[in-house]
Amino acid sequence: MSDHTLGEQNAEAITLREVASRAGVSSATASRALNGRDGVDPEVRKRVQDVAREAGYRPNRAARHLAGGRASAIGLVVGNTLLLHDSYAISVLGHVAVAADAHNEGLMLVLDSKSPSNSVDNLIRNGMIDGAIISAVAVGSDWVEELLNSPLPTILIGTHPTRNDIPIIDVDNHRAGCLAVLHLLDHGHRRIGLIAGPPDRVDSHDRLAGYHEAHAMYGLKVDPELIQPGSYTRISGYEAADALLAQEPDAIFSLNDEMAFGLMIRCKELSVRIPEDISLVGFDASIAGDPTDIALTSMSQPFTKMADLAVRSLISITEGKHVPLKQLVQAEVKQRGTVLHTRRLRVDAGTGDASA
Amino acid sequence: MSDHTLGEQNAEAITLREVASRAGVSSATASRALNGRDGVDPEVRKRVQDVAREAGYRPNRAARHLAGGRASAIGLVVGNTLLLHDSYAISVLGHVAVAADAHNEGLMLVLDSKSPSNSVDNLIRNGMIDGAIISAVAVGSDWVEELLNSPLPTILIGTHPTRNDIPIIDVDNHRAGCLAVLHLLDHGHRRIGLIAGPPDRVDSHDRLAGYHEAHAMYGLKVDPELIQPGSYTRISGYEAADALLAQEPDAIFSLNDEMAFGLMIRCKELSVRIPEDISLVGFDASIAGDPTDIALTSMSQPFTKMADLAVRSLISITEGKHVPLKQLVQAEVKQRGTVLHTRRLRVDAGTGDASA
DNA sequence: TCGTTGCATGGAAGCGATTCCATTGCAAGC
DNA sequence: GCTTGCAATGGAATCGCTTCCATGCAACGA
Repeated sequence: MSDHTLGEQNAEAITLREVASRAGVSSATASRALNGRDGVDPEVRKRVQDVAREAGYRPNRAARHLAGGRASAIGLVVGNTLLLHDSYAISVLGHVAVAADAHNEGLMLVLDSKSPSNSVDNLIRNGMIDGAIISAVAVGSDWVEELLNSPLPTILIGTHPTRNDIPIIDVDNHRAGCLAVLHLLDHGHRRIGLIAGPPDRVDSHDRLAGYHEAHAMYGLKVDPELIQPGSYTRISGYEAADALLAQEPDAIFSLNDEMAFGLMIRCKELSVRIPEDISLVGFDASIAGDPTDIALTSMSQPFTKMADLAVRSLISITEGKHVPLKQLVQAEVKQRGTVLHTRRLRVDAGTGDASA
Repeated sequence: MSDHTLGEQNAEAITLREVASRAGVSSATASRALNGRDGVDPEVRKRVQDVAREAGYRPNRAARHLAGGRASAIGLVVGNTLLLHDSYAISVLGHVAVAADAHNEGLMLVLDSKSPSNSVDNLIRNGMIDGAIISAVAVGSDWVEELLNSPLPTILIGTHPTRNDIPIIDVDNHRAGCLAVLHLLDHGHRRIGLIAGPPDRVDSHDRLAGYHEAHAMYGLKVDPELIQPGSYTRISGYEAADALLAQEPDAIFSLNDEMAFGLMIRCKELSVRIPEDISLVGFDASIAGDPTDIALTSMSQPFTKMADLAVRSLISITEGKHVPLKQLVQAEVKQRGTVLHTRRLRVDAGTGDASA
């Protein structure tokens, strides 16, 4: 039927043995040649590789695995199904899927339910995966903790609240929080409100620290009244709005997008215009939100980079290589429509305009 | 460390051979005993099973696969990563994950990108999965069509716009649409507006047919003006609102939740109260929406059932069994807060009150 | 020139299951 | 009483790959 330009790949599956014989070598040599093992004559290697490519050879993963190799698949633990409705979790999922694919690794979805058929032990024993990427939204459950204690290689996307002995990939939340606020400061805003996140979460804490640092860089003091609590939910942003607006801020930094959306809803009810009256920066650069609103300026998490790093690092671990315990990637301001230059240049503090 | 009540399962992996020898039989017999093959003395079978259980034996999937068995894993094609932000796609994903787990099948995430490393051919050849469940949101892409034409067993959740030679699992959209409207009719509403879906989608078409049928059951004629086009997006619901409200309906049936949310946003702007002024039924029973609004009454898709059916059916196919080409499951009204009994009993049509 | 070293290579032994085929034992049929 | 047939079982091949080990051969130093 559909014959591509790729040659005879539609024929029956071809084995290594067949490739070897076509190239006039033993299967042992063919294996070495294709897997980059050394001790193979460069010329022979090339010949084998050529034959393999032309024949559309694909190693049989089951056989390879059985012979002591890797399963060539990794697991992704996203936690309980309900978490799937979390936009962050989805982004992680999607990007990890792409990254795994790019590295030619299978991606298995792993639930953290403790159904009997789904014990950690089982997961490890059936050997379907070589290691697991755990999304931070899933940490905390017994199941995940057990997995972290197991011999299966794991890596975390996000930060674990207590353990620091597990390799993590995370966004540099401190720096990101700082950049977000600098973005507002650079636009002339000086009274910058903040909707905080859950106090027990490290990312929330770090973003807040960034908020303070940005102020410090401008030589500004933070008015504590400008900081309102939140819990990363849309409704908490909605609820934080009134208290925050009472402080008459120029701009607001919401520690995540969901709360920013909640805030926008409340602002609309109160006829407070964004960005004309108040600039707003969120965090996550999610694509959700109300389509009738102006798009939210936000800190975009470098998911692509994080996912790629996670997959690469996990593979390294399974190969026995060493990886750093903490790898941070940088977020950046995703300029959309909710930040304007301040109109009323009410520079309360005596600071000049530009700054270092 | 963590020793459970499950015996010595923390020891090194145990092979079939070991189980066999402990039970005093050959590995051939042990294999037959554990896999339910017949021709094994019931007493022997029990003995083997007992030994296996106590030893915490888990068959090595790679070995089993290599020996000609199934890979014990299925793929889930959710389409392009962006589709992951579709609430329907997410629900399918989550529920299929649970169902696969319940059947002790691995679940691999399959992207439909046509990256060279990700050809359909490759997917089939590397043999990681025995078959694939394809979410309807993914159909249409070349990649998926190619997959459907491939020898790999596939099953569709949702309906394919043109092909009917592939086993599908779907919600009975016609009946569901009918039930939704009956729910409104039963509450006394007679002028029921509708926001339609994309005309080229079968589900949309069927739900609309259900709308008509429900009216027919009540002996009512449908006013065509009450049907407004939509495209399943939130913004399209928002945009349909004005034209629809101009028809002064008692109630509105939105062919999906997203459009209902859009409508609610517009209603709020216009100070049209839901459900006091207008009752509203959506479709999908999604958990999204604006948390400050009243929860949307909606048709709940029986995802759990669909996912389970999909997994079971797919396994059957891979085992060579026959499965029906079309399996429908029933949706039901998820009563939440957006439907009230009509106050003003303006029964325009001469029909009585109750009806068959 | 001869023994060593080292590289490239092939033969063969697994990995852990399934399954074909041969074997055994026993009851039924003549 | 002996053949036939069926049920239960074990031996061994097999799936496709990796890798240990032995071998052949060229280059090297003494």
